[in-house]
Amino acid sequence: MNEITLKTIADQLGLSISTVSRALKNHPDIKQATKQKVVALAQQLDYEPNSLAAQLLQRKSKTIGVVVPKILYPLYALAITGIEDIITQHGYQVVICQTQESYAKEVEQIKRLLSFRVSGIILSISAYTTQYEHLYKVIRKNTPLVLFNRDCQEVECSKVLIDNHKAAYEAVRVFLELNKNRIAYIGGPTYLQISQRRLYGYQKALEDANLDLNLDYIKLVDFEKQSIDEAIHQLLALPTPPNAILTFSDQIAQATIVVAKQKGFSIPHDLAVIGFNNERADELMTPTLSSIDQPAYQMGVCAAELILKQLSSEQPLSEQIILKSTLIRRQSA
Amino acid sequence: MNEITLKTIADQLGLSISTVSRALKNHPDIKQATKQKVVALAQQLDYEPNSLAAQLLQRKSKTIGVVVPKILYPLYALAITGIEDIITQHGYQVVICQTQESYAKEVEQIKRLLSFRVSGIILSISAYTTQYEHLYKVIRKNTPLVLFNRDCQEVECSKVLIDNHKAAYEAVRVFLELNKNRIAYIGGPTYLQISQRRLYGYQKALEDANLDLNLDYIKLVDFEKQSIDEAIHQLLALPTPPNAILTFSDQIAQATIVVAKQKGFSIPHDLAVIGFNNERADELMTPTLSSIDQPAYQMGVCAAELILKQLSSEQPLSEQIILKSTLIRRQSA
DNA sequence: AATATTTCTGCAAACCTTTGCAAAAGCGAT
DNA sequence: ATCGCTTTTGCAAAGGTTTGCAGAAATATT
Repeated sequence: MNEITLKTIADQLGLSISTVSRALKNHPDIKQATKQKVVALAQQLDYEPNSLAAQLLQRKSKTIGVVVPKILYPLYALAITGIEDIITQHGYQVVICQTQESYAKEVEQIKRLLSFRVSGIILSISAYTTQYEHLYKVIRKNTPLVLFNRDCQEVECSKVLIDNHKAAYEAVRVFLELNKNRIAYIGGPTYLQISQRRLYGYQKALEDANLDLNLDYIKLVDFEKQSIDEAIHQLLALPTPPNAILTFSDQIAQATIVVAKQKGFSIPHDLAVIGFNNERADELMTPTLSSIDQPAYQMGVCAAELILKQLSSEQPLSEQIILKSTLIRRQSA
Repeated sequence: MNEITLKTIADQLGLSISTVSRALKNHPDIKQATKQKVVALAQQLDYEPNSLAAQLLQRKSKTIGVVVPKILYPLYALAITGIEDIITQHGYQVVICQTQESYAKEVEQIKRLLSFRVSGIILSISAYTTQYEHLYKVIRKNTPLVLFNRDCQEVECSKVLIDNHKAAYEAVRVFLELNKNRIAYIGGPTYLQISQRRLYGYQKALEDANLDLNLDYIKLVDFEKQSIDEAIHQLLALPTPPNAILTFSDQIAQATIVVAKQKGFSIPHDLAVIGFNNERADELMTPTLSSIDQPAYQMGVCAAELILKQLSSEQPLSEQIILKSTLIRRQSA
């Protein structure tokens, strides 16, 4: 079976390709009768326009590439929905890519999007991305770029972020109000700048409360289960274990609660816990988990709006939107 | 800034376009010295091949479209990862699309993939899809199609499914072993065939145990929170409420447990619960939730393999793979 | 030095669509 | 019939790449 093209239709009706093209696009120049004939035959033949050809000709694809670490993380799944809702309203399409937190895959996906000549790229960098040449390239090619959720100061472009410093600061404040004085932090990889930012917020809050920084109370983990468990065990096995823990993610916070309960800690009495992300499971656990809610959908919406703004502007913009997170207090703190 | 093309490089080096093309592809016909010059300049200019043009010419895109209801559902996020792992190993790319359970969006996404001339489509239909013309069109166009997770008997193509009938049957058997005799089922929309299949499994198990079918104990819901809560309340408010509930998803099961606990039911003593999907939250709840684990990643792997098989075969195949689910027993049953 | 052989490069067509411009067709008025 | 006008259609170029084949250049053979 051969590909059905405009030519197939044109030949069969004794028309020219251009007439058929215009007829299908409902161009006013074409006679009604002709249009009807063309449309009818197109339908009968299952004609589907070849957008590769169209996009090649128009040198733009009306497509926005979205690159995230893992769609399995609800934050990204929600953000993508926000992006899609806005983007499609404006006649663009979305291509979703995941990097599985791999730098190599990130480079590859970006390359692929560029070679598809997408109109713009919305990206949340992988945890292991420490070189940015692939992003500089995007910018050099004048392809609009918006970073979201995970910051990267080395790259100048529009960004949508959460007030991570403040969020961590406030979480520590909550612990202090509960008279917790041995506050620990389990953070993500150091080269992840939002992890740093939360760490600073944590440190600042301690400092402002005139508490000494205890380095034993700071653990940095990657996102593997093993590394998380190790950190939790180390903390809880300290001669003077913490009586409050702020964690980089709910996943870590949940694991912390499970382990702490096993070890006989009473929560929040012996140990208070606050996580990040406000996942659905937080409400279901016993005790329920306090967590910092990040406006994931809204982040997607903003990122999409920034990309659209940039698409309709001539010079490159680099606007920054900082969204507010909300500490949801539940039983664990 | 103009687009950098092969011509840009060719002109600058005094070569022809074809030589440059071959040089970049490391074609053996091209002299080493030439290759080096070309590659160097390409790099310097940030040349990125235009895959629209390449794919147009070769009439195939080496791309597989994947369409799922929502990537927010962990089952789909995991399945997609399985698909990607296999597909990319074979030099193909994946385009992810979600339909948000909307029939209209499903039609649109399929159309978009066809117009992109993807090599194949892997699909899990939306809960509200009851017409299949868009899928017949895919088949008519000889585009390989694989359905997964959600069946659709009206469409003949390769499929990867779970043994839903058996899974539900076995869950009811567990209830029976616990001497539960008032077993309810909260299912998904009727037009979702896997929901039907689970219902039949449930009914068959009751029948085989010589228990009468009580229609009050069967509720069908859509996936909205409101409809789920309504069903749960109705069941628990019955004069003789059930003492065991099988639900279509863990989300429903979790909500059931929360409500039941509020109403003073002791679980599993007064009410046993089994859900579907084995989500991460199941282990964190109190009581922990028994659930039927579906091999999501494996489903993706199989779907990918079926698509690849079909891509390398001439005639259309319609192979069916039924994967085994596993009932994970926890406290709730 | 001329021929045969190998190595390397270029021409041109093809993929399918869109669109400016020219040309044809239709038609009413003279 | 002829002109002028409007309506409708077709021509051809452009977009960037790949690839079979022919041709040029370089090298080897006589």
